[in-house]
Amino acid sequence: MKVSKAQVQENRARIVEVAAALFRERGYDGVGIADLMGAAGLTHGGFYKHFRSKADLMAEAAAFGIAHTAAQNSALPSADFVQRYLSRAHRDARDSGCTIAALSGDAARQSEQVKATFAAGIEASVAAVLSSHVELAGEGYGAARAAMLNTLAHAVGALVLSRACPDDAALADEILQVCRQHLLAALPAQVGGSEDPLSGAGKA
Amino acid sequence: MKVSKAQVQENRARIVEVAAALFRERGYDGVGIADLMGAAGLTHGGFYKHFRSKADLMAEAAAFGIAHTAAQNSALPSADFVQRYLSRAHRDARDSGCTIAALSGDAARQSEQVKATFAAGIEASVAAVLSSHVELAGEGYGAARAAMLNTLAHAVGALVLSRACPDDAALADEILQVCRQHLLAALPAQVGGSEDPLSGAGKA
DNA sequence: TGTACATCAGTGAACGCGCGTTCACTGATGTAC
DNA sequence: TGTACATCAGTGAACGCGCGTTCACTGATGTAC
Repeated sequence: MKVSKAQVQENRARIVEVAAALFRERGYDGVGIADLMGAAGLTHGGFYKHFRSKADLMAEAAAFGIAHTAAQNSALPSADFVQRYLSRAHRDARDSGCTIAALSGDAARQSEQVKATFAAGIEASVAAVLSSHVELAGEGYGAARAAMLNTLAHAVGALVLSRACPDDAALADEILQVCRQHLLAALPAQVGGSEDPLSGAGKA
Repeated sequence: MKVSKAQVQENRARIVEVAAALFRERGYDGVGIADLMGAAGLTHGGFYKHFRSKADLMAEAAAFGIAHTAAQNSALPSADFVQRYLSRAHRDARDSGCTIAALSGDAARQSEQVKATFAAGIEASVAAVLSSHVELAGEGYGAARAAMLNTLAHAVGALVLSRACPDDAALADEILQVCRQHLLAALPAQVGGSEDPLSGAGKA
């Protein structure tokens, strides 16, 4: 049966949204077309009315997930961000958590298009922060950008390592804890972009 | 045809070795039994004379790869380690590089057995360093251990992010560079563990 | 506004393929005498 | 040391299954008059 234009648009959006969550949870190869469409309340046959291939959807779902993620990461340099990003809740909620942390491993083996999306997501996370700090012009920019990339790498690494541990391992929590502490302690200096704790940086 | 005991042992070892490399390069789902056995110079049928399932081999190959990796990571706190770990060469040689960085994303979706192997690999990387620093007893231990975990998370995160970027992206190199610089600068303080007044995390 | 018809998202059966796994068979190794 | 035989790693065909993808069909939507 035909379906209204609004319904079509809504269905397509739901597929992408569901895919973004499922891919994060189970990885690209862990999700089948039938799984996906079923989770979106449809049957598998209609998939190709919306997308040319599963790989195409992966690219789109990655972009969707990263757009959400990058928005969350805009608060990157704040204590709030560190607390939330390196929390047990975030680690255990792969499907709704940071796309970069959940799928970077997979992305390395995906198309250049997907990789480009990830790179753009990293840039977006960094740029969103820097652009809100008008004082970080000229020389300060390079140092602040470097600090952002370091914080992101550190946080992503902590999450990835913690997730690779058994569910009941104390090590999984320990990794989150020590990295949380380290990043929180380093925060003021990093936002300023040098070892000197400059002025208490404004709100992100 | 039957084969000598020595040959059997050698063949089995070669399968594990080849699997450790192929899994790192293409991921668990990216490598088939036929691929694997072919790369080891055998045919696929004989696989089950050595292993009960592909998942079993994954666990063994992960242990093999991590044993090698952890040995390399024993030099973790040195400048040499940082230079090598965060080099383009290491990033581009997934099949022979750090198993933890290459497969942590996959490990998060594998069996508890595989995850336990990864956790043990992380512990081994940290413990190898700490045990060689006799002065790090008592209070110093907790801080040094936390510093080790931080360095490992930071380095792994940098490698993972760099690999998720397109091949020709300047960002991929930039991530390695800024993290290399950050870790090298922080090195002396981290080995001593005296900079950050971290409360020692509970031992697992 | 009402009627006739073309459109096309959605359905579910079917296709081809490659995967992990099984199996009957082979023949050199290793052992018993 | 030589001979007869059991063992079992390795081979390659075959199996069952699930995957991504295709296709003929459906029927409500949207449009033309």
